[in-house]
Amino acid sequence: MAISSPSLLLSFSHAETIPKPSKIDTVNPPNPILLISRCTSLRELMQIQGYAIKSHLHEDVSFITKLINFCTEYPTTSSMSYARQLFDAMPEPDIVVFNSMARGYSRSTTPLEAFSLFVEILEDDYLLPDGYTFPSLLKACAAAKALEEGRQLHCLSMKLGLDDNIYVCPTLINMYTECEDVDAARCVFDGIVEPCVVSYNAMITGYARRNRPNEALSLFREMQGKNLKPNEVTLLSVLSSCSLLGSLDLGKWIHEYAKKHGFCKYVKVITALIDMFAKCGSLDDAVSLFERMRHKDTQAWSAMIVAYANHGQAEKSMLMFERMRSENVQPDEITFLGLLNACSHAGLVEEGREYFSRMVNEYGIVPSIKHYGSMVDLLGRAGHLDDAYRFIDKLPISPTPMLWRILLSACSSHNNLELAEKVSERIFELDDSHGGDYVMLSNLYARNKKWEDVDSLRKVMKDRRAVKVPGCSSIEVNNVVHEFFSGDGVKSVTTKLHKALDEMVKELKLAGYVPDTSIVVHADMNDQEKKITLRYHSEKLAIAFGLLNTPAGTTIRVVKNLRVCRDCHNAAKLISLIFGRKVVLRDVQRFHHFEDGKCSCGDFW
DNA sequence: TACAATCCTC
Repeated sequence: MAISSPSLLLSFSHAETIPKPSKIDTVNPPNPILLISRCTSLRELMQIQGYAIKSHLHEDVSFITKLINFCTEYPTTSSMSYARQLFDAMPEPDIVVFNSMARGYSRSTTPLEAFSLFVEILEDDYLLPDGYTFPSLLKACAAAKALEEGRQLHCLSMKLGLDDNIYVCPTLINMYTECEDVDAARCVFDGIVEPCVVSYNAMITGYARRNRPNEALSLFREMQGKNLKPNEVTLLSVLSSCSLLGSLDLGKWIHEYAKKHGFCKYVKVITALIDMFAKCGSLDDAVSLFERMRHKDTQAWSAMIVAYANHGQAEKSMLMFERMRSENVQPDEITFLGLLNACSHAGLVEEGREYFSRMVNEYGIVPSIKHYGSMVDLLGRAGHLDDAYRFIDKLPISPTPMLWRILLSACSSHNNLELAEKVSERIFELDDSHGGDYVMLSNLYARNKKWEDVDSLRKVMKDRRAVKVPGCSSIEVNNVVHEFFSGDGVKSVTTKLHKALDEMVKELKLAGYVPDTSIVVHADMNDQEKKITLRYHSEKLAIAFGLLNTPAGTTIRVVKNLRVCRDCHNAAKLISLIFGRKVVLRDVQRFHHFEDGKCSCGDFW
């Protein structure tokens, strides 16, 4: 268990301020309440409790409350279990001390203990929850993603007339969005007569965290219409929405807004701006902001390491890490996630393994499922498929569908049908509703000309009602984000765009482009139909739209929700050459910079 | 004693 309390880490420097039990002046014993304020570790706190017995304070409610507060401020497993002992020993704990316990649990690794303890005290029927009780308990539910418990608290807060408390409202919204019930959150928000900035922030953040950036931005506009002043928290969520959308124009506007209203003094805002610029494809802007930062914290360094990783510049990610270390900034789990991603995007298997082991052994960071995901990607993408399979099998935690999915995608890159079938089985045992898995496997069957398997898999997919997420690419032109869905070109695309698309494909063919129909799986389509399907891939629609609607020579920035397809990747390389345009394409896992007929990924993806 | 909080496996 990692020590999360800075005060606990300082325990040596102030240790003399708490007298050793043998040195206690029994005539004039030290005042234990004063000692708590000087206390720097749990061990010292326990000593103080020992003196208290001598001065008959050990049953004093305000004294015990102070002890408990100390433990719950930076909760660890041991401090919480000590606090619980103290709490259970109190003959009549009041709601204030319960609130302190709840606050501690909500920030600990066992948040739902707060709820269980709450149910106990309700059954005893002697404590009445107040406006301080609900925020802690709701936060605990949010941390544990416990929707049912959260709903019960919501009902109770209504019964007690506390649901419109200015502190309870935002936490209710946050609890619902963290438990993935965004509509319920919106209901709470809509019920507020005059929402304050914090409630707006809670709702905007909720939308951003649940991947609904358009709704987040529309609330942000609504808020400005009402003349409510955004604060730095608002900007963080709005910037994260820009990042999700790849909306560089809006992001730049927020940057100007931040400069004008003095928000650039917040390290978090600058970090969010760095992330936004990087995710919107403008790595140069991210770098220049970063280099101008006076105080760079762990998060800022990590954001930059992640940025370089996503843009395929592994060397720079690693260099950032060295600089970070030389400036004595401690890396955290996100830093290592960035480094692992950098290595996996560049095929640096040994370096990646090395970082993983340093993270665990040198920095004592417990790997999370995301680190494991990165490792599987690192091994799999580089073609060490069996290693990756064994890696998953040997994990100390049970693998998630996502973990197998990453391996499946590596099997597909390396055309290993045998392992892909085995991996698919493992996925379907856990989750058979994800259409992308069937598509990937059936693509592999198609590449190996196993048409019967393609057909039967399609049937299985249909029977299980698995839905495929449609490919969607977007491009921002003059502050408006335009979305294109694969295949819907025939219906919804304007005549003008059709012409531009025709023109683009014609030029491509002159330059030697041959549509790669092998990646279209439908066995019942003829070659011509396959070519038409390829032509209406969302990436091509968005790029054609960009060619049509942006000035010659400017960079075309496209964001795609899935991985870029091989045929579109080939086409984009040629487009950058023929039309003299840089194309920056962000797909679900990384950036591709196309220039002069080449891609920054070096075709390794 | 309290509310919202950037960077995070595809």
